[in-house]
Amino acid sequence: VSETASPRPSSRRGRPRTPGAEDRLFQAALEEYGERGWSGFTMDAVARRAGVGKSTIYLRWRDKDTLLADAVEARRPNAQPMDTGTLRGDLEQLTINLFHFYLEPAGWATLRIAVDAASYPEPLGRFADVVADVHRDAMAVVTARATERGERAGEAAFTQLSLSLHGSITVQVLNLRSQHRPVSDEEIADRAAALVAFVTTGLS
Amino acid sequence: VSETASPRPSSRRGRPRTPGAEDRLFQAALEEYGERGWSGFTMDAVARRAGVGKSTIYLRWRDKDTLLADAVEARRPNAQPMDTGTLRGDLEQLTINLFHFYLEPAGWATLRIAVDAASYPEPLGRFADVVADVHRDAMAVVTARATERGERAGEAAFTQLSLSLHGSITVQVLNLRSQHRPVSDEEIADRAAALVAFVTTGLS
Amino acid sequence: VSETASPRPSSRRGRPRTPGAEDRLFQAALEEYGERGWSGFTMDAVARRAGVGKSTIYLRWRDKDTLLADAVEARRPNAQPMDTGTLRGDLEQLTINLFHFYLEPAGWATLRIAVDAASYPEPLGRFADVVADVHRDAMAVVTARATERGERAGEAAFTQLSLSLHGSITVQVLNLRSQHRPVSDEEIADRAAALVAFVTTGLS
Amino acid sequence: VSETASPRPSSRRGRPRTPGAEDRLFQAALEEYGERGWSGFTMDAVARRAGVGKSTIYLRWRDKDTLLADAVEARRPNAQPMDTGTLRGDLEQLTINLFHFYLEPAGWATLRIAVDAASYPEPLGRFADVVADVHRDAMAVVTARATERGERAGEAAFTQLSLSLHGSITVQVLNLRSQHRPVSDEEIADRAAALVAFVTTGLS
DNA sequence: AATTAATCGAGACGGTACGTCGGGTCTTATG
DNA sequence: CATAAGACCCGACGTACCGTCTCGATTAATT
Repeated sequence: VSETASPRPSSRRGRPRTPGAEDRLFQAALEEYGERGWSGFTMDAVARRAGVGKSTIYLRWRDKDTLLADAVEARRPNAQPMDTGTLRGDLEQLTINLFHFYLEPAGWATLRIAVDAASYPEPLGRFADVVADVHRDAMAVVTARATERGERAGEAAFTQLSLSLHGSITVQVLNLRSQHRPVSDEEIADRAAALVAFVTTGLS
Repeated sequence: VSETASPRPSSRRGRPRTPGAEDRLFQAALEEYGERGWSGFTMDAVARRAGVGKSTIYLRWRDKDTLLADAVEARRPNAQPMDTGTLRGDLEQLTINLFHFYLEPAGWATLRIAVDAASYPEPLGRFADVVADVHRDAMAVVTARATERGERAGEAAFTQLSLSLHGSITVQVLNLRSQHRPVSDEEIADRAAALVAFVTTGLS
Repeated sequence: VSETASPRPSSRRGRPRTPGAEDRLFQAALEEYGERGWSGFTMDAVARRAGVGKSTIYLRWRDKDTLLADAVEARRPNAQPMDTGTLRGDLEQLTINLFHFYLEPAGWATLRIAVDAASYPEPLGRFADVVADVHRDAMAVVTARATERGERAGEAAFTQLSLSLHGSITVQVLNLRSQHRPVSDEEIADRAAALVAFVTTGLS
Repeated sequence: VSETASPRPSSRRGRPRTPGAEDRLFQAALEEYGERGWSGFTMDAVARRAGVGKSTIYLRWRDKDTLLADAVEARRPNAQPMDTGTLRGDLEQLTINLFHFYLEPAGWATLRIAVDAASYPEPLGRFADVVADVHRDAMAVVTARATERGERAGEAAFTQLSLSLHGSITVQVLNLRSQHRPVSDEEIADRAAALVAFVTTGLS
């Protein structure tokens, strides 16, 4: 997953690779995946949409899965939530970011691929972790800030917090997706607030 | 999703459908899916494994996805957790049940299909809800028991509890799956205990 | 070919066969064959067109070929040409009859089937002879009349006459068919006259 | 019918079609047809025998019939009969050629396809004329030679001659085919002699 | 009148081939 | 060299038909 598309070492001879191609292909791949789903996701369509020959794709990626994996990886947000001054504020911000990410094509594709990939053997299978990584990275920042401020909690608690937060968002996105209706920013903010309120206080 | 394979309402004419066929096909479909994954899941193989002609399958299901969806639906557990006497005990039981379900082939297939299906239009898309329904049904029972006992909490809180519980399990299963290692009953019990402890108390 | 549809010996118990069915099936078979050709000729279509269940067909005929063979055999004309008083007149009459037969659906189907059947092994293959038999029978009558009148010719000559007459008609029908245009009675009469004139005088 | 398999006009980009493929496919098609007959003639078998993917066939031909039609067309003989010095000799030669052609797989297939094609709409239907064309071309040469030599006859007479010759051969081949027995060169020569003797002299 | 035996319609069944489509490879002509 | 174009082999797709089978519903001839 951490592979880049161009492991070619250094040779400088011949026609250089078309600069924009990789980006256009990532974009095309994610759009196709988002619109048609896995079973409707074809290399021919990606090539056509990106205005590129099929062989160009196969010069850079081994196969369909690898292209899709890298496309998702490239769009992975390094979603550092703004420092709002409080743990709760940071968590809400992080939750909103994650909601937005998963509701966009690239983020949604990430989720689907992660689920698919989990059935495959190494090394493709490790791709499932991307989804976790995206979240873990953001959480790490938030947790560090909280610790600095003295808003302390056990490490185990933070792990559970992370899982519940991420999981609840995932499940909610799944529900929203299946309803095929647009979701407003307000609704997202409301859901984020309710979720963070719950995970910070528990059932009490 | 709640469709059965045979929407033909009343007509009694003609040779009746072979009784065992549907079950054998569900079994074969889930086995194939579990062993070979989505990309290795072929109708010919399912037909062969079930000892059935391909046309028999297509007389009952529109296409591959629909067969798979119904196969999963048919294996959907009505996981009523035992009454342990306390809300916390019931939740742990429910969590353990859900962990087991998702880690088995049929449950795992359910999850994958739900995610896939969320990208498709109605009515197939509604299949994503099966996953939610399985959980909701179980939660309803637990919630009712708690209310009877007087262990009260707001409805909104129960909703959040349900989402976090379900979500956290989902995310953990995803992680476990991607590690391709066997998971012991003890580990599941531990994870369930930690999870329930967290969602009932929050960060505090 | 000389088989009838019902080789069932004598038993008289049970529901008797629906009387009209056989005729309707012959009709339907020839119409289907004429319209769609061999590759488009299906038992389901024949059954539907005749308003009959498929099993009814298979109770009477072993398979598709046998049904078709019997259908053609049943429609075989016993085209005794009228006695016109002269050999030439009789031949023209016979030629006109044959033209009409081959240009109608049943006759055209006969021709097509004869050609198809010639590729198959015994006993179906013998069906190709039906086409020859139809002609031979008619010729026998005409020849006998001519001999009575004293219009004599060698037997070999009559054989050649028969072949050329029948062959020329066949080829002409093939040409006419491929032009997909209606053919008037006058045109048929003209063609018959020219043909008989030629075969009776030769190039001379 | 005069269509080649590759109506693609000019573009030179992309991998060129494998050169030998068309020939190998024609060969394979005719062999399969000859050995198994129409009902045993399958595209998969043709592809396998030609060492070619099925899609390669469908890139070049619309369907089974079209492939077979072109295969036959490609093997169509331009049977110019030798100049024997006399009209009668030329006609005998032509008749022998035609007998041989129709008794071989390719020629026999031509006949069958022509009959089938006559039921189809344009342009496939025009294929019925191939059979006529093969004959017409040869006849034209013979007729021209005869005219040069002064062996004159009216044009109408030549038309009738052509039809009778061709027709009689067709009918005889049909009979021979249905008997499934080998035919010696002597028998063909005898039949040709008798036929030509008849059509040149008539009943007299 | 009850029983028996066959036919009828409908349509599901196990197969096999169809013609289509997509994956990943290969081969050309053009940058 | 990389590229676009696109043909190639393979194998699964979903459809159509064959000839078989199993129903419930007739329809006589035989008890």
